[in-house]
Formats: sequence, C-alpha cells, structure tokens
Amino acid sequence: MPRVMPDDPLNELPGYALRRAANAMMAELTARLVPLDLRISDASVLMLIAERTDMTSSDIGKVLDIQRANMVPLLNRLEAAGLIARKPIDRKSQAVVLTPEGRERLADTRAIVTCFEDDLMARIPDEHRPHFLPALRALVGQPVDP
Amino acid sequence: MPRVMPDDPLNELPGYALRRAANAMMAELTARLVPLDLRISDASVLMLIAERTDMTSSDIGKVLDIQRANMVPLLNRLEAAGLIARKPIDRKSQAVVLTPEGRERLADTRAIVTCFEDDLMARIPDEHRPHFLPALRALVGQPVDP
DNA sequence: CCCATATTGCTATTGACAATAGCAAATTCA
DNA sequence: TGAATTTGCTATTGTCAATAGCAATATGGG
Repeated sequence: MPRVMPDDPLNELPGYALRRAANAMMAELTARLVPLDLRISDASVLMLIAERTDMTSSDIGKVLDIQRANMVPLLNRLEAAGLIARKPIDRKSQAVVLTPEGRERLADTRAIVTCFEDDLMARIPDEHRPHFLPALRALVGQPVDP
Repeated sequence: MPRVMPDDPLNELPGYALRRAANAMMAELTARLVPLDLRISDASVLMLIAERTDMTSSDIGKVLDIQRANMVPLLNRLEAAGLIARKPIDRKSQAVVLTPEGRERLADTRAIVTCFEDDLMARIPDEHRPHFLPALRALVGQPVDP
C-alpha cells in the first residue's frame, strides 16, 4: 500500500503560490514560443522595440531588468536570426531596431502571446479576475522593503 | 538631454506582471533568508517535512516540483548543515527528517516567512487582497493547456 | 514463488540565465 | 580641459532546472 501524500502545507502562502503560478506560466509560454524559435526574453525584446527606433541595448536592459552584460548574447542571437539590426545613434551608442523579418516574427509573437494571456486570465474565476493585474502591479510597483 | 524612456508596453500583460512580481518576491525572500543561511528551496523543504517523519526525497520532490536528481545536492546541503537526517524506511528508501538543530532553524524560518508574507499582502490594496491567493491557486490548479 | 516492471537515490552532463568584475572608447558636464 | 559617466563588450562564476543513465531494491501479476 502506498504511503499517502500530505497536503502541501506551503499552499496557504501567497508567496509560494506566486512562485508556482509564475513557474507554470513561464513553462507554458516557453512551450508556445518554441514554434517561433523564440524564448520569452526574445519575445519581450521584439515587443518592446516594436514602435521605437531609438532604444539602445542599455535602454532595453533597464526596462526589462536585464543587465548590460546579459543583453549581449541575447541581442547577438536575435541579430544572428535576422530579426533585429543595430543602427548607430552616435559613435558610441546603437539603436536596436526590428528588421522586416523581425516585424513578421513579431506579428506571430503577438498572436501567440495574446492568445496565451487570454487563456491565462480565462482560468481565473470571474469574481477574482479584475483584481489580478492590479494586485500584481501593486507588488512590482512598490517592492517589499528589506 | 537624455532621451526619454518609454512606458513598458508589456506592462498590460498579466503574464509579464506575474513574472515580474514573482521575481521581485523571490529576490526579497532570498535576501531575508540570508541571515539563516538558507535558500528558498531549503526553507521550503524544512517547512514541508516539519510535521512528518516519513517523507522520502522523491516525495518531497513531487510536492515541491523538484526532480529527484535535483533533490540530491539540496538535501546534501541541508544534511551537511546539520538540519536534516536520513532515516532508513526500508533497504531502498530513506525518510528525510528534521534534526533538533533543523527544528530550531525552522522556527526562525517560520518567523521570517510569516513576516514576509504579511508584508507582501500588505502591499496589495484592500479591495484586491482577498482575491489574490484564489486567483493564483486557480492558475496553478489547472495549468493553461498547450 | 518468480519475473517483469517500477521505484529509489544517485552521478554526470547540459543549458538557460543572472551576477560580477573589468575594459576601451566615447560622451557629458563642471 | 579634465573628471566622471555611459556604452557595449569580454570573461568568469554561480544558481538552478532538465536529461540520460545506473545499480539496488521493491512490487505486483501470473
């Protein structure tokens, strides 16, 4: 007879539930982006620079919370895939812009992401749904003090 | 004159906000656990096996969504720190149990985690707060379909 | 009881990703 | 002009999860 599995005593903790939900969400979105050969970070960059032609690597990193050093392999990969190009702003800075192919891939990305977000919200019961994004925003807006 | 920073167009996406909130939360809890020399996974294990003396490494992994292979270094670390012990169940399986020192550390852990969770919830406006955990549970309960 | 199957705990390796330190060139501002 | 800052990059490190594989043991159907 198999030993019984206990209820997870951590399930009452919002922080724990937040982690679990985020992990599940990331895994799912990662899987949905596989057909486009994009990672979540890649898709984030494409969507971020969609309407702009003047964002530098540093700018993107600041918005997405990615350090400059870690932007390098990310952008190199997108450039190698032909999705972005580097356009000189001055002799030091370069803007990161979408190529025509990048623009096409962005359209596919938006379709997948929109569908994904809709599916995500659909799983939340009606009475809780409108409170979800505001609650999350409250958490990221003012980080918990140390 | 500095170029202006755009609003993050990803901020409207619940999935993105979920990731950001989880990252911020994890970073904060990680920092608060530093004085105890524990990582989040360590603390999770301690809290999970607190009331049990019959959970194997595999059991813990199933509950916490950690693969067996990745449980090994985690438990080795906790054992080296004197917080857990392995108690043979049969010639194949071993239960993971708290040592007296592990029990003390657990008490400190619970204090920190409780305080942290309270702080976390306190940042969510009253009208959204009661909806937060139910919404997260709905997401983890039924993962989004591929 | 016996044998196929499953489980347990582990090793070893890989990849994604973040964090750190450091550097040369260019820009900015006092 | 000169000091401080910014940009983009290299190189390295550490954390963490995922995979494949393995030996020992346990389990359940026939």
